[in-house]
Amino acid sequence: MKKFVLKKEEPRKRPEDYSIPYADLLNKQQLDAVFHEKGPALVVAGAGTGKTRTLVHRVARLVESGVKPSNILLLTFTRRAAKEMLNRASNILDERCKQVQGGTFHFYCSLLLHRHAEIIGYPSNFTIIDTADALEVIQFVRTELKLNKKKKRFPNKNTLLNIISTCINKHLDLRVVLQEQYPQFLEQEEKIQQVGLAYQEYKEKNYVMDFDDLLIKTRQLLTQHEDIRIKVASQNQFVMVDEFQDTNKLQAELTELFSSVHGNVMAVGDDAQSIYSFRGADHQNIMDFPERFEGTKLIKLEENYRSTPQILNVANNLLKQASFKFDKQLYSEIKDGELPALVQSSSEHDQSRFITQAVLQLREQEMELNEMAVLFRNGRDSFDLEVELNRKNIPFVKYGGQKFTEAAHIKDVLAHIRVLVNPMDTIAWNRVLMLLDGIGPKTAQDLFEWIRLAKNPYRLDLSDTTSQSYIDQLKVLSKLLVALKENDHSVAKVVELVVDYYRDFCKDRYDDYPKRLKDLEAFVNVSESFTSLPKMLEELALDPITATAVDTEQKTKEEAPLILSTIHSAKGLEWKHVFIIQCLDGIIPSAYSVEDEEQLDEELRLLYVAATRAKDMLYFSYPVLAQSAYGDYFTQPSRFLKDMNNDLVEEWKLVEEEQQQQIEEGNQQQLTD
DNA sequence: GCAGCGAAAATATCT
DNA sequence: TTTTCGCTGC
Repeated sequence: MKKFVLKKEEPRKRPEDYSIPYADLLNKQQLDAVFHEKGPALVVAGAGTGKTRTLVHRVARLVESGVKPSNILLLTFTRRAAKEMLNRASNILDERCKQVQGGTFHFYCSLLLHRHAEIIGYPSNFTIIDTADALEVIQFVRTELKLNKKKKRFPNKNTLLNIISTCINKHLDLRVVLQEQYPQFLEQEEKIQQVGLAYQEYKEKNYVMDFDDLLIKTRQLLTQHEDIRIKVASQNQFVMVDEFQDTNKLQAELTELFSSVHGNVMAVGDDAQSIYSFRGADHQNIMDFPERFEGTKLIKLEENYRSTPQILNVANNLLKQASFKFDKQLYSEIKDGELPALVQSSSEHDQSRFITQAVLQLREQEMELNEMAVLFRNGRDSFDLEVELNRKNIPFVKYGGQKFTEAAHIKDVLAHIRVLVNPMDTIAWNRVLMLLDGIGPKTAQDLFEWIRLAKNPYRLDLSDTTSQSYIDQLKVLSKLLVALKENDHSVAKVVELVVDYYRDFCKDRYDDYPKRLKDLEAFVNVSESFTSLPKMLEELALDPITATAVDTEQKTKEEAPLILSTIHSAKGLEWKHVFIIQCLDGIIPSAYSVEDEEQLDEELRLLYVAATRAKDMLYFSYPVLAQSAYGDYFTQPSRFLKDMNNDLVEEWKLVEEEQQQQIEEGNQQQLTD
């Protein structure tokens, strides 16, 4: 026999060993991060310093070096971000990069939980409930528990859910949360605890999970089942977490668990951009990372490649105003641009006219609409602008704000789908049943008890036991559900049939039904892109469509649309021209955060994040007078803009055409005189 | 137990 | 302005 000696395979370690010219594409620090091999690393990256670029190239490099894509886990803040990064990675390398596991913590946890559901006592078809559903459940247990009708004020469902969720996400005891945030309810601690437990029990009994459960049950799964932890963590040879400043304590723990076999974990973040503390995010996670992961290599990205020095000056000025100081100065080698504009308008509507016309002007100068963005603090801050944009036929997409799936009529339709997927989902059944005349909370509850025990939960054949007024309606409902269950329709067909059934209810219940019916048609269209009903429910829960996205879809095919976004949803993105509207004191900073130094700082960072999205030009815009939802008036520009002098920003004045003509005529007059 | 009416309250950012 | 609570008549 002849021997053929195979040479030892040289691991690729240096940029020269690769087909992609990493060394030409990246700076020294970025290269360090991309070529970081084993062990934990923390990349502290200021705004615009090429954080995404670094992650994208690291994914490409790992794949190119022979790591199986499925052994890489990339956790990002939104699913959109993960998709974009993996797309970019496959553009520089190849399609393999799309096989990388990517998504939000919630998404990845959902994946693991569906895979191992039975171990924690759930069926694999469990439903994920959104905040509105969660509130309904809270309301239900709240009324159930209200045995002694003492006249003491008891927190309402919103507050209760907030308290419960804060305990979980910040990993705190109920008492601590109450002491810090709701001292007025300290006396009720016991009852609040009861609500919390009843809520938990309700969810478990009905096989549903809320967003927090996805995280907490995953931790439970991995800490209580050593074998599964090892299996999961073995697969994750390389773990990367983006936007680490906006992870909470629980997510930091999960990061540790996910990477607990190989220990190759890279976190990327910027403490100056932490804007999610309301959700339990703790930018201390960044500071604590080296302690949590021993032997952490620290890499700092400091040079900004995005914005002009003028924009960075403004950003640096903002950061300087923080009461908790940052040791941070952004700088860039980009050539000078215009001074950021400070635009005062006389009314919100004039502000909208300004934005619309400025956008049109830029478009005439050959700038694509999607290279510009309008950012704002609250979803509703763009309502007036949206009307104006529609009038002028400017296509736009809006990120953030009211979700399409949160609208009552869409939830009604979705509830029917949910009972088809998970017949134990009481919340959905309640919604479905209470649409019928004569069925209220109590009857719905009784009916569900019957459904729970029924052989076929969709065959609502109660004619021999009841002679109620709703019996005929129940038959119609039952016929629909049985038919949908028995036939193997496409997702869109199912949605269409449910919508057909629901249309009359919609007309009865809502005065503005024409608009809602249009939404329903749009929903049928949207549903075509889903492969199965469970998948659709999961996707819609974890990545809900924004309200305007649906009806703008048509228009956007012709021209890339203008971007409208809440500042929170603009995280990590960039545009040539950025307009920040409604820069009013009381809006940003929000009137509810001015009392608290920490919260005020977060509002400041929010404006910082908004400002650093701009590459070429930045506009701060505010109307002189703005009315809030019920009565209050905001009349002052944001306090954060107050001490920006003329070196930093340029004040723009809006002048009406007629006025301008008069001025010009006046000048003419003077000349001829 | 349901539905409808009038009075009273009311935080927003997102997975 | 919109949502939520509590009361009343059926």
